[in-house]
Amino acid sequence: MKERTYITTTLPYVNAEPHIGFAVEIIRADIIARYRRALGEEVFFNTGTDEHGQKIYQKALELGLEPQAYVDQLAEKFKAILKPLGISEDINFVRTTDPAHIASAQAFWRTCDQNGFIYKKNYQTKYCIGCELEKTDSELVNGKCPDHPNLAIELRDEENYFFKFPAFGDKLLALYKERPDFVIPAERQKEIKALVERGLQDFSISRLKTKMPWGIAVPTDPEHVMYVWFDALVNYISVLSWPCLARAESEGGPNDLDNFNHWWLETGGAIQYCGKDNLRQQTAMWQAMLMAAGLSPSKQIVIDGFITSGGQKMSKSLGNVINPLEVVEKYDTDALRYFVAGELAMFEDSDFTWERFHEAYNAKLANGLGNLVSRVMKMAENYLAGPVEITKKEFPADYVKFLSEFEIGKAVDIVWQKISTLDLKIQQTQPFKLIKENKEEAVKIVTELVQGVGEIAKMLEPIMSTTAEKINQAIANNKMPAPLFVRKD
RNA sequence: CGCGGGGUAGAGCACUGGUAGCUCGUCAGGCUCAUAACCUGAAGGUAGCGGGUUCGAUUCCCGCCUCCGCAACCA
Repeated sequence: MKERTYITTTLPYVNAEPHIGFAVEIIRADIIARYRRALGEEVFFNTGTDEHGQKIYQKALELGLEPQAYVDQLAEKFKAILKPLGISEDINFVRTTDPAHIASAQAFWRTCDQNGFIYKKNYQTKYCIGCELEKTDSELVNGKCPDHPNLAIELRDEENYFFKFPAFGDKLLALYKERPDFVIPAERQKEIKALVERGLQDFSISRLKTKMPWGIAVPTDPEHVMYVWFDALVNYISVLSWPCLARAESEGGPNDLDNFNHWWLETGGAIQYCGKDNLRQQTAMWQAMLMAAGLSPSKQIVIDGFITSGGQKMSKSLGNVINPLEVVEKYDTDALRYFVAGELAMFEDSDFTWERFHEAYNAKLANGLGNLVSRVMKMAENYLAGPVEITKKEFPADYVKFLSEFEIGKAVDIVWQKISTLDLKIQQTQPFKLIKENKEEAVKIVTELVQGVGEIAKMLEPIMSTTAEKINQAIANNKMPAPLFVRKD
């Protein structure tokens, strides 16, 4: 049977334009998706947009738009960013406002409900009279609204549906124990394990429709809508058409269950990329939700760090926001992909600044990769009778090892080590001199160099597919290509 | 005592109980196939601070300082 991989990003919340963090996450996931495809695996790659909830509702009201009209606009913007980022064209794009997703989320609710893990209870919200808004604990400072420290916070009762999270504490711990690489990197698994060990609390999964109508209707109660991320997390299986309503016999063909079996049960679930702010939701809450519905857990959760700029969180007020599309415009898609793959820390916070980007571009892409391809292919064009056929078609073992551990940066290092090796080989063997004295030997060396460049192209396919293709073309035509990356000052 | 991560050359990072490494940047030399690219060499760090264990610690333990993120009904 052909190996299969289901990999997905977190669905970004569309209360703002696409930002660099999402670009980084989806590029990494895309590299893994392309890599697995290159290994000959069948790959299902998913992304989309998370479109419900209070923030979006408010944003739409502010803009004087219907929520649906607002999210339609944003979803288009998120779709439009895929191509400039070089994302696989066969990626699935789900919107949480898609009718199929809504039906699936409702079925998921019903299933959890029928299994006894959802109940209704009174819930006290904290309300600031000054702001005329509900406040979360994290918004309060010393139990007071920071904007109205002289006013007492009022407690208001509200009925909410809750999810019986503590019922799954032991099962979650068993899952972490059984699968030490369930959460990547391991420190994050330690972190969530400690959190679960400290004890869980039920969490609210609905909102009163009268207060916040922009959500998926709770199927058992018309007065409530689902709390946004309860619905959003279900996307990972709604895209597989769970709950897989069997097709009528008269319609023939496989029923929808096959899709879920094919991509969830038989693959061992999705590999889910997410930011570290999503640790709880994805590695604990979502897994508990799956258990509540009687489904098997995800395969792996890969936790990214945050992208900072100048050591600080990007924010409009600081003016340090880096727009991924601007990077692509000023440099290009593969330059951005290189930077994401090779220069940023995989699992920790790391800094994205124009200065760093510019230096890395010149040093690694223009001087390193681009220049090597030019010098080798120039000699090949001049000295060789015809194109070299690349014989090595496998990825190196350490490259494979690193990518299987999602260590994209280390895999990139292997490529650049290879570039250095070839540059050094040219210096040491000097085929450009040798050609005048010992043509046969020079031809042999240049052929080896082209082989080496071919291996580099192979390793670059998942990371920078356009560049890899340009190199392969140059080899096939035995011609020096136009500079792959023009040096910028 | 809430949880987690970090503090190592100008910058970004790595390894390690026993002369501290890599990439980028800087400086000098070499080469000329190549995108003033490439190769070689050099300068540059008392490894946040203090204490402990040890024959010996950057590496293990304790304390402190400091930076970052999280702190569950915000997504």
